Amino acid sequence: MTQIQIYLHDTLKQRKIPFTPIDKNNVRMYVCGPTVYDKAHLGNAKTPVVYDVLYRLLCYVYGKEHVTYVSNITDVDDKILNKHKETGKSIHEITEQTYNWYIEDMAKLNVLAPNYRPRATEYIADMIELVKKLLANGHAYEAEKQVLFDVDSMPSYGRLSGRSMKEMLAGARIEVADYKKNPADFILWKPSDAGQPGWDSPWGYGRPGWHLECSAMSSKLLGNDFDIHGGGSDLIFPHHENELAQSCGAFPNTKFAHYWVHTGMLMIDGVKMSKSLGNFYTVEEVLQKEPAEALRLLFLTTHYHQPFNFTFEGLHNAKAILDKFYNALLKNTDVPTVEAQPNPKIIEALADDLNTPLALSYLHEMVNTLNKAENTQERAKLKSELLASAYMLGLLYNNPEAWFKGENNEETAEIETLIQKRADAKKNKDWATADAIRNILKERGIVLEDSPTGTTWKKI
RNA sequence: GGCCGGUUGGCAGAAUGGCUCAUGCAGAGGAUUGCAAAUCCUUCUAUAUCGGUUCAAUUCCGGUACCGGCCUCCA
Repeated sequence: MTQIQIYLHDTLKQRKIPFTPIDKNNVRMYVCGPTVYDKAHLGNAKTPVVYDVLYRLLCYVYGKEHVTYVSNITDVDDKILNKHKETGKSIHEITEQTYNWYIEDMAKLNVLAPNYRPRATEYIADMIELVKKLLANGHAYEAEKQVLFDVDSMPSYGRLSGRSMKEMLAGARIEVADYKKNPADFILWKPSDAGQPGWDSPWGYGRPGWHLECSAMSSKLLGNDFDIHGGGSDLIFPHHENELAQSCGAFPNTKFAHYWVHTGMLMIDGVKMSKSLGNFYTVEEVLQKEPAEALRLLFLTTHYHQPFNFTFEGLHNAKAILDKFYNALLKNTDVPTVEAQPNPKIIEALADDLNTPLALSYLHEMVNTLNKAENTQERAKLKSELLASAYMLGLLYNNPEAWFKGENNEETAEIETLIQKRADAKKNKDWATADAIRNILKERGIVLEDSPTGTTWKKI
């Protein structure tokens, strides 16, 4: 089989380029995960869904056993510390609970587990080593019990975010600490007070700066050079810029990530999601309205690189699309699945910088074709291809019957009884009773569908 | 203020130097149905604006307007 050529938009080169892995037998991707201090919001969910599709594509093209996907968990951070001060809960309790919520959300959204979900606190020793290397290589200095990265020692600093030192100074809104050689210098290690999380280090009891963990963990798990580094576009500066500087400083003659991929920000009704605007939604809240798969589909209807505008109308629309897809599957429940490959057009669309909207349009085509198919053999083929294709997007993972009926057995029994009563009425051409039952159920959000073989029902 | 990205039909959202600008939702009409639902068929509506390059631009280049992001913690 000829290798499929993947194209990705690289932030460093600022254009779409062909993707060539360092080692096609071990394609390596690192994606910045959440800081575990609160329930995941919609933005926290969108990014992993996007990289999940990329992961699925990489696995398809290079083979699952030839892909290593790392997504970190930041469990040491001042936001966690603040949460601890606010709530009185222990740091451990906060991070464990938030981590578990996150994993649950990811599972609901059908995000495949990465090969590694490393936690920052498990790699402190590696971070300390990294700081030592940076000091030894002349890229860092100590000041006021802190260790700082010396950006002037790295002439290429600023190239990822496409900004020069001068620009950064012009735009700086923060007060510059006077112990910094350059205002852009950032913290590698800082001291902790007795009650704060900390570790012993050559620079005293303290904790790492935010950016350090990703440099340390990617190096440890993927090597100093690896293929793809991803995250939200808000991380380009300063986070990724700083990671890049640290890693290249610590490991001279390496490139760190060879491809930088960033996802567009999520907005709510056209404006940035923020707590102060009152348009802040957690994944949990949104999933009370519609199933997780609808949210997943919705995320994929916009190209990942574009800003994504979330609306509840859009979410509802996504649910309606899935209803259509599951309708097609429901009608073919008795049709066996056969060995099938995903639609090549969908692979092609995804390989072209993850064009999920185009891929979804082909999914629609396939569903339409399936709905029109006559014989069972043809249907089996089409259904199987549809499922294989949907898998690439992580969609259609629910049972079609459960999708429409839910799992409430008591309710199911009650509905079935009413349907039987209505069937009797229909037999006697008692249309008034038949319609009355239809209306009773309709008010409860249950739609009846008559067919030559009997009546089925759905929740809408 | 600096840097970056965007502006396609009622809405969502792809693609493309030229032939009818995909797909979905919504709308209209029809088939089917006891009624309905689902499905199928047909169908209306768009490339922000002003210039330039070109035989030809929505697509390339430049200006303008508007929107968003980043410059500070952020997926």
